[in-house]
Amino acid sequence: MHSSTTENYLKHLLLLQQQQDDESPVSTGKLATSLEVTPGTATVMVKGLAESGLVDYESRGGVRLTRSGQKAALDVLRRHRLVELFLVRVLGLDWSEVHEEAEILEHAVSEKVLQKIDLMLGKPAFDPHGDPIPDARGRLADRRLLSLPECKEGQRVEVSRVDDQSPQFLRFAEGRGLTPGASLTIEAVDEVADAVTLRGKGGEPLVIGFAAAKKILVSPLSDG
Amino acid sequence: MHSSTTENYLKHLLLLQQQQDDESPVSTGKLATSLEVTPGTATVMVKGLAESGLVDYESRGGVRLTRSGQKAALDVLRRHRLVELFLVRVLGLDWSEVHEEAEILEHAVSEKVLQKIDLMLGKPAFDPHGDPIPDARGRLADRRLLSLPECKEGQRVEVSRVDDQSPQFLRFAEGRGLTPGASLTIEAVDEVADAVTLRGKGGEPLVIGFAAAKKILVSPLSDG
DNA sequence: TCCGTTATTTTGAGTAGTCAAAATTGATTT
DNA sequence: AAATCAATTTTGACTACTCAAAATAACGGA
Repeated sequence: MHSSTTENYLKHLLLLQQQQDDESPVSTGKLATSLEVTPGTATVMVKGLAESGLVDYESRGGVRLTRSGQKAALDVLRRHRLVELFLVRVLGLDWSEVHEEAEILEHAVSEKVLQKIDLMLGKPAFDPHGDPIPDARGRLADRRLLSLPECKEGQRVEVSRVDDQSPQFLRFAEGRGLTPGASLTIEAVDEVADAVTLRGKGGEPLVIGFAAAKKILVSPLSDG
Repeated sequence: MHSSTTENYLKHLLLLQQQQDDESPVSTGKLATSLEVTPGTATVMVKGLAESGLVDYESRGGVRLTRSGQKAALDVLRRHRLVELFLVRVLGLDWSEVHEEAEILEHAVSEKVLQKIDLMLGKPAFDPHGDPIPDARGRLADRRLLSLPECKEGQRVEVSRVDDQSPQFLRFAEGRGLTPGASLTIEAVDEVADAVTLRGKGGEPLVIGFAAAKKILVSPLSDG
């Protein structure tokens, strides 16, 4: 069994890799920032992970998960996201607060408990924020999603994923009806104004900046 | 927030105190045994707990929880036992396996999550083994229970608590119908044979040794 | 090519928790 | 009172993780 610390290093590494092209190595500096430790700490730890065969690492060459490291990382991610969904669906916590809870619980739930949760939720493929949940074998459902600024004006879309774990942003999104499952019409995408205008079910138009709009990922709706 | 280690020291201390008269101090040696650490380790740690005001300690005089230590310990115990009940009732784990799970989860569940669990279970007073769950303010329901060897022959009783957390014993008890809520008639209590004979609902008599019988705690049934 | 900037690594030190083994204490026996 | 024994405490060392600060490497520009 890996320590919580090790699990966190692997998880952050996986997310950073996915954020990049998933192919090129992650710099120890990026990793350190992501984990909120000093660069030196990350370097030292990464050497240990390499010793354990969880990552490939060459001095000043960045870090990459090995196959075994990736497997372990996917397992942590699976625990994190299943726990999030469980907290929302079964315990009724708000989606804006479950990320923090899951940060701790992900290191504490056993395989046995996780299986019960998985079954109870019907082997779900996505967590409350629309992030994909790795299945028991570590496979991720993949969807080609558009971010709002990528949409065409007039397009009808459904919110599929909200890519920001901060409670503030999640509460904002919820307040505006921008939660997974909601349908929207893109009224305008204005590069110059740095803004996207939407219309939801309710009818009242909503204008949000590009930075926020980029975090809302949607699937096109076969307009009907 | 206390570390998992500290929480474990406090919890074991509380249980050892309850096991004794609850008044006299616990020796560092007993504590060490209970926690499965070496005596020296326990001594060092206890000094730290005393520094933090969680225990009273004098060299070679044993340890006792202060009021604040006791509060913290009861909180850990509450988390442990609520989690146990939750795992049995909501996730459907077997009562023989929840103790181990709770040993880890008790350090990971937040107050927020705990409150949801507490509510969902209806603010229960006892865990799956019949152990009392401290309420939110740390108060324990107290019941005067008899152990099987203390019962009179012919007495009708109800199993209220099974005082052994080992999966083996719990599976044995479950297999014999000796779970909280079951009613029994005491057929014989034989000091010399070191055995107690019972008859359950089913009718077939059951003989168990004193050591095992002491772990089964019962309430007398107003015979009707 | 040399210089300066920036990222990265190394080093020394600190905290929390642990063990093994030696030293101490207190109690018991003689 | 002295010797012995068991429990307890002290000590030195180790692991895992962390930071601060110094050393090193890499890269781009003059």
